[in-house]
Amino acid sequence: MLDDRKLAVLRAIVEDFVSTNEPVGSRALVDRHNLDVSPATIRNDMAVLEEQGYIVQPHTSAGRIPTDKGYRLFVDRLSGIKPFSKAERRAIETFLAGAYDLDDVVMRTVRLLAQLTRQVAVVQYPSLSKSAVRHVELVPLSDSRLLLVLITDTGRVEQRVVELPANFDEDSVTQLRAVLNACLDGRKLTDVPSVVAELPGRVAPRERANAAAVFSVILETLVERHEEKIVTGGAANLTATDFSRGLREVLEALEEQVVLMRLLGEFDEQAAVTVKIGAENDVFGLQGTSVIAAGYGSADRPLARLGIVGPTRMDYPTAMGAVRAVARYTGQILAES
Amino acid sequence: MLDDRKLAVLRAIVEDFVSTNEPVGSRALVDRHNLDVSPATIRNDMAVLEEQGYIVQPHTSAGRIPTDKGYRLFVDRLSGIKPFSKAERRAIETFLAGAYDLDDVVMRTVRLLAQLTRQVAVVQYPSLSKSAVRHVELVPLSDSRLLLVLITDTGRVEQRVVELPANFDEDSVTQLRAVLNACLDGRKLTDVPSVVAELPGRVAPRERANAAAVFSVILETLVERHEEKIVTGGAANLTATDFSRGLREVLEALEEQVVLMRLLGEFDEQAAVTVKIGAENDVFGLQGTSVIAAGYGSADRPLARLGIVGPTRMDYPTAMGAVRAVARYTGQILAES
DNA sequence: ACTTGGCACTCGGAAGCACTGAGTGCTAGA
DNA sequence: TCTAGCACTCAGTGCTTCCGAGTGCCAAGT
Repeated sequence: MLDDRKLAVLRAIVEDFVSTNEPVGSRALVDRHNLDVSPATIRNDMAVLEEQGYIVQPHTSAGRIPTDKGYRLFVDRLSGIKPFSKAERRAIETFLAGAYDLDDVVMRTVRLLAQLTRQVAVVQYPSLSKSAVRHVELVPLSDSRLLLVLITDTGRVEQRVVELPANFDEDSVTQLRAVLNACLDGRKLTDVPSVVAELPGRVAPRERANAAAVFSVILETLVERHEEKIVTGGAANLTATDFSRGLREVLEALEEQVVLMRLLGEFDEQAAVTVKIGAENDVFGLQGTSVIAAGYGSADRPLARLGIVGPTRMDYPTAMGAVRAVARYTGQILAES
Repeated sequence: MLDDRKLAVLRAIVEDFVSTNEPVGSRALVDRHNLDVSPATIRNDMAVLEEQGYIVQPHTSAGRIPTDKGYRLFVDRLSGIKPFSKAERRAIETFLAGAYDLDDVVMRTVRLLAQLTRQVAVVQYPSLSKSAVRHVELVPLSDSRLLLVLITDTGRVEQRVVELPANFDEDSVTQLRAVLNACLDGRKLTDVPSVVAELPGRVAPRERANAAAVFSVILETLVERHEEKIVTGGAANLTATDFSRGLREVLEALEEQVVLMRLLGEFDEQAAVTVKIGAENDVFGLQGTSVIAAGYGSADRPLARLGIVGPTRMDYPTAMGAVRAVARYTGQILAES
């Protein structure tokens, strides 16, 4: 259907348009790339490409620009992922290695990704459900209130206040803490609900009411409030592009955790770097953007996803390289701790 | 210098310009507000106001718009703070009351403020230095690493990994934990450094090396890493206005914690709602914006600041009302917990 | 001493118009 | 199947014209 030259033409159009942001015509094409045919020939090829929906012309007397479908073909068959140089990778590594806790790792990752790609970066915290309990702590706040702190092996800390139905004494808290840690330490968070279900039996009857309150808060923390935290950065980069449907819509979408969840949720956590182009993104407000995402974490233990959001007119090979590199090193850093 | 009518004219100009975003001329002015004088008279007044620097005309044949100085006079002498209705305050209160932990309170506050004012909201976390220690927890991570968790009475949780110079055993951790809690619980964070300085004497000699590592991390957490966290929201609202020096610059400034710190740092933590207009803000990138901020927390215990960032062309009375109301209720909610 | 009506003046923005040039589609020939 | 040539389209530019909102100023009125 599409011979080699037509593919080369498409590739050239994408590359030129990405770098100049102007519709590219047949003459400019033969000039800049050394296709040794005449503009007229290119025009014929272009006509075919347009008919098949890979390119369009914004108005009659203008050059062509790629469609979503055109970018898709480009990404799938015409370009690879541009690898990072050794020096660049070193820089990434040392920048991330300077972090001192999970929050800091995530923050640095976001900044780095935004800076490398000059797009909006989106990083999901290591998901709760993939982690295991490292420690549970109960801290008395007042006569009838406890602070429950749940620490996971990815370094994430969840805290909740527990309102107890009855007053408690120091001993019962110590006891409960011991029971919790004995039973929960090292357990996958996904296993916790079933473990907790069996706990009431291991508590003295008169403490059951209070213990039940604590248990239910634990379950809430894990299940009901299952929202995973997502951090964004580099929103200022959006101003470089003009979005068809308005910058506002995009900014609004990026501020909604729920939207971002939906967005990243559509990417496989295991998969390497994946691209969604324009309308392929059915998340409201971001249909005009492209998203490049990848899972991070070690192969046997995927943690979460990260990626970038930008205009469809994007330097895909480089951006994909950046996402892949950052995902690798972030995963690596987190595996070490 | 400026008689009553001239002030009335300035007020009218500000109000009209804020609502229409178009330079306001003498005729429109007499029409809309019932100043019972002729346009010519208004023109004379305007000439004086312009000479004094309260208003300017963008080009010769256009109406006038307020200058920073004009807005300043307006805020100081010509308008009050618009109070919120009972219903509105109720809505604020219930919205904030639904929060279940500190992070959630802050997040809700940001969202609320952004929504009420249709501007960018900026909220500073209750500052570490104003809080007291509620609990210190040490969690073993590996043979030579501990997780230090520091919980304050404002509900803030700080965590840091401590690399120990030597391996430790379970007992020594328990002991150290006990010492820490005995000495630090309830102490103001500002007092902690002096308390910690005396701690080494209370630790068994063979544990001193490890203990010292823990102590130094505590000090770092409080002093070196003294950065206070600031959260923003509602960036999408910026798209409604066009900034002279570019949206990008503003967005970039808002992403920099350091810049935001400087920004809020210029507002008195005790003071009620305060306004900085345009160039009065000397923080880079935000000279073209106005900032309205207020401290929150109870009178005897100020916690931190919150506010909004927007164009100089802003409905000051309403925005000030919103900031004041939100500051009050947020302070109230936090005082309760 | 202020206010007002009148009047000439300014200037941004819209509208109309011609021109240019990049780019196209088509057709006929190599 | 490619190429050369040609007529056509149309966005963008630059020019002019016109309109009207708005001003500043002056002389007369209160």
